[in-house]
Amino acid sequence: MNIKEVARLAKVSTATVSRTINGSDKVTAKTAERVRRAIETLKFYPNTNARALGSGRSSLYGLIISDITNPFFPELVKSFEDIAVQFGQEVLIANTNYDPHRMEVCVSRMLQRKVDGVAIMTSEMDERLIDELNSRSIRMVFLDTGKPQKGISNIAIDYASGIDAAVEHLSALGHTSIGFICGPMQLTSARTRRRAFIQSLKRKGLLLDNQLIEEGNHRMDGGHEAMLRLLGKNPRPTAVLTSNDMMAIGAIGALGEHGLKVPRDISIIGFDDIELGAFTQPALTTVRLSRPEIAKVAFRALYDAKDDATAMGAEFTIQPTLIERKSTGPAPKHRA
Amino acid sequence: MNIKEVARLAKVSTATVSRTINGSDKVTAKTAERVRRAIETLKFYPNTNARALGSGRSSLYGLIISDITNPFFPELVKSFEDIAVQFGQEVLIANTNYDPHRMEVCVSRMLQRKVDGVAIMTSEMDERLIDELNSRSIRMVFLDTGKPQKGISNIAIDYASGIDAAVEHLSALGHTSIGFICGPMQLTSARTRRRAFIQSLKRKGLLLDNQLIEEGNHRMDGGHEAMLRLLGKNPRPTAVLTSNDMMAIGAIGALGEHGLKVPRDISIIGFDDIELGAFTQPALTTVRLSRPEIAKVAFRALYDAKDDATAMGAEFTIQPTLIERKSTGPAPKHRA
DNA sequence: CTGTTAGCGCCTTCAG
DNA sequence: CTGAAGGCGCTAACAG
Repeated sequence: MNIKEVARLAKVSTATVSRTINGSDKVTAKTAERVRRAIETLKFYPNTNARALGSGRSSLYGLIISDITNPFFPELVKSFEDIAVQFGQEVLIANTNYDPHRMEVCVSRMLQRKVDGVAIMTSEMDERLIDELNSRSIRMVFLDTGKPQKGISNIAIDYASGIDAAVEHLSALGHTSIGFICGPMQLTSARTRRRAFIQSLKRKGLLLDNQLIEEGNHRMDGGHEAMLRLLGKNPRPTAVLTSNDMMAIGAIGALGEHGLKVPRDISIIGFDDIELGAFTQPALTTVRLSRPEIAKVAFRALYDAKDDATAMGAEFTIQPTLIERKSTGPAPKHRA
Repeated sequence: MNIKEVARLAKVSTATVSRTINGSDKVTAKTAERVRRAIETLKFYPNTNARALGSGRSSLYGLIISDITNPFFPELVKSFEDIAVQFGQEVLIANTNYDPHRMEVCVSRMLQRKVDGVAIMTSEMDERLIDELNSRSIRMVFLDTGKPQKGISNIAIDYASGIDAAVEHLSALGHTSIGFICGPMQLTSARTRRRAFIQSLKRKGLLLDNQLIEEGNHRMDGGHEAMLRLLGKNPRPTAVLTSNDMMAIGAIGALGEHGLKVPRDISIIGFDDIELGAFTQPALTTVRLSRPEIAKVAFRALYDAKDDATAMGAEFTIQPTLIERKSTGPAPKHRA
């Protein structure tokens, strides 16, 4: 089953079939209709591989993420796909599993499939692999990594503004002793969030107590343990910001075990706004880093520049926003 | 950059390059080595589209799921990919979003990309689409849907045994009044789980109180509300099974709001064993439906039969297993 | 507006 | 064991 059989049935040339499939406007409505009917009755599906080979365009966009089981990513993947579909493009997803070697494999797959562009949503990226992509004129877009260059765009997250909003919120509730559970310090994004927190305290004229910054692993258990350590401090913070929601959820669990009520005894604010956060007990106040927005910007960064792959990349900025739910409240009057 | 340039550099024909790329054993080790070096220095990546077109095999396997943001799926996707990679195959993921129309789109993508087989892990499937696939000799494997046929395998979940284990566990703890929060009744799998629960009670000689079966939506909020309804019943159950973990988590939240302790006042058992369950407060006792196992069986069902696509499909059975954590305990002596 | 005809890059007989 | 050459299904000039 191929274009030729369709052509025969519709009594036109293969070129005309190709044209109507691709929505060319230089086909009479009548001929096009005939072709479409032939396609219908033959249940013909154009061969993507042949299309890509013939045209040079794959209509495929790569999306490289760290780990699909990390709750941050599924929504990103879904949104990216939705947008791609809207534009008639397809998505090739690849996981690095946080492993530099696998990143190599991922890039290799992108190269072999001749993607038209690739969104690299992991925090680290090998310079050599970038060159590999670059030398084949494949546009890239990164998430919060590096500066725009020829063919490379970047999506910057304005962590400062998001964390400022969180600190402001706590400050307005009367909190002055605010702790922070940061992510693993080898992650650029974790370092950035931590820095944003410190600077935010300064800006608000709040006391920075280095004791109240604990490191976690961006997972629930890490948040749990970090919170336990924080509870041992004296004075203990009345509110805690975390570098991501998973740790916030873990922290709330730790508090529960110690008979502490959130937000009565301690307020908690997460970061990311994963879906789960709306359903925890209490619902998590958090700083939303909108995945749909990131996905949309990433795709457009690639797609809109598809015709001049070597054009200068742009820098886009995403503003996180505070989502007030139930895990924050007035600072307790008396210390436990 | 193509096979021709590699051939020129290595001073062989394109056929020889093709052969060494494909690991044919009829190439001298020395020639192969020379070719590989040429590939290396040229940084040549074979064009997948051309390969598929030329060979007729795409080395691509489709994986159709309902929704990547449903926590059941990411691990399945990951495992499926891992296995595929081990066998040098690639995976094309498609989401239906629970929408029959999107299922059509998904199948269409599979057809256009000429997948070598497709794992359909959604609960419902259109007969017509199956024929579409079947008529093109594309092997399929379903999850707990229908019977094996020519070219179609099925992975059956032994719900009965999993739920039996859960009921047995509760029974041994002294529970006699056991409630059930079932999934949306339009889902086949939800109906099956419900039926398994009812039959399990019978087998154990436990009382079946229809009042104690409430319907949820397989999400946290549904579990939350169903549990609230269950709390209004008299007598109230001392233990509750849920059709999936998300609802169990929601149920635990509802209990917390009412000042009830799990498992002191009520025991809860989930189903699926999503990663999250290990981190809830308390950690969730659940019936594990191993996604890695499902993924492995699904892939093998497709891959092992790749050479005779019309061979009869097989039926595979997956045994769920009870994972005892902290959300179950002895039945309370006194009723609240 | 429609048909003709080269490729696209690789695989795969078929010879040698 | 290696090379030559046709073909996979479609697209994209180029004619007409």
